[in-house]
Amino acid sequence: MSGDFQAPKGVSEYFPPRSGIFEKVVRKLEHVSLAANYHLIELPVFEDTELFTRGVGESTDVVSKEMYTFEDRGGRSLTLRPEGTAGVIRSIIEHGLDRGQLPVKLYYRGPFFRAERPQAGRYRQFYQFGIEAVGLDDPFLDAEVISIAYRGFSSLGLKNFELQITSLGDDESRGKHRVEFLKFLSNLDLDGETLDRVKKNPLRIFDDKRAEIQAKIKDAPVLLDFLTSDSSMKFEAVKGALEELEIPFVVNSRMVRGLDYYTGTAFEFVHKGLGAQASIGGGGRYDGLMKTLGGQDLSGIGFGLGIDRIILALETEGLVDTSNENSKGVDEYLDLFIVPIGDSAKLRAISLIEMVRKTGFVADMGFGDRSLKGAMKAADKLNARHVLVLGDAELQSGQGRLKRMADGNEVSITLDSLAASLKNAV
RNA sequence: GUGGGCGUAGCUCAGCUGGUAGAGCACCCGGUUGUGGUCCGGGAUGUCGCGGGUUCGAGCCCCGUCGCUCACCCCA
Repeated sequence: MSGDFQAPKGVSEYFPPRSGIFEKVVRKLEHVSLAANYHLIELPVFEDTELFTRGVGESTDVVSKEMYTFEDRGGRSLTLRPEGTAGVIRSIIEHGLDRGQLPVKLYYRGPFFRAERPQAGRYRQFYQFGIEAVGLDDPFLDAEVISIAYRGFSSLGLKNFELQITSLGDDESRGKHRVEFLKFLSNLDLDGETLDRVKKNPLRIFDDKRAEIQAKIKDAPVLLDFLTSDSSMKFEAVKGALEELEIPFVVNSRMVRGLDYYTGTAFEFVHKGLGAQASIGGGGRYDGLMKTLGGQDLSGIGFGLGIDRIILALETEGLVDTSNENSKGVDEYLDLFIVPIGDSAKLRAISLIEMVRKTGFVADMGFGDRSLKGAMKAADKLNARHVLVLGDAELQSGQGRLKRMADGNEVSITLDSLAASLKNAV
């Protein structure tokens, strides 16, 4: 480590060549979303604090202890967004996006913030890609949302993951279950900390990683068994649609979601190659959120995918070339690299380069005062497909030789028609 | 907030039971006049995280501190 400064604790940074993977992941996810008619919504990274306390739920860990909250100069309490859905819903309400055709289909991506203790795959600033379909309560829309995430993962080449789904039911389903569940828990001998958690959200106990706790709740009543017929039918419809789409899934009746607004369908994509933070994406339906935030009483469904974790997953599956730091071997390349000899050559080179770039080629040139050999080496490292050496002879004659790096062949070209020659060569 | 591991060149790391630092990769130059990938030769690079202590002497021991990392909690 060197220099006087270090990045703040727990943030991830992406620089070349790894940043290329980041771009690729985002592009693929955008592609599958656009293909399903979801469009970009770009939102602020900070919002009124109350948007999250009210929307996400004060009892959640996210809100109660993981928010980056600060006061602006006007004394307003603002918070760096810890998740994406609340902001999307806020914007929909604020701008009346829900007054036209429903559902409103949107996707977003960008940084999110949670003040947690960092860990493998868990960062204080992390990146998410998410979509929301708002305004209709249709189980087939649930299936569509899930399928988009699934297609996204598949198109990236991921294999070692599992889709888990469940239904959290409606208020009535949950009320009935809660009574039985609390009755069951009251017969258990639990420590204080665990009791606290149970008080906030009884279901959370399913997520406890301690074996002795898991043993105690082995026979606990499960929410799925308490679904009302309406909730149950919707859940069956979602499963049926997933089967129709040939998307494999497992029902996990003990799945727990960290945000309070979820109702009905809930799902999570779990990768098997990651550490303790195995979830690469998750989401679900939220019935009451929009109304809670002051909008119409409309239901919505969406997901959030962790880009950082997807990248980790890709790497553990060997889908990313991390063999060395230089850019050779990855799909980055230059169409042309010009090696100028002397300042007058540089002057000509810089305009030639620009001309070539305008026609859509990727081009670079040797800067500084490197030896010819050094510049050629640089061209090779940068994975240049063609190289043009530009010296006094070329400047005077207006002719040059375009070298194809793959086999060393050279063709004569005139400098003025460099772009055209390159087009022929490629 | 709690616990474990680790902090040595840009990167990955070595450094034996304490004697004032090394390797590989990367980087730069060169191997006869203007042409890369292999090979060969040469070169630069570190307040050994920071502060204190023990010692004739510490990268190696002790204390503190900061940071990183993994795990718990929780989540993407």
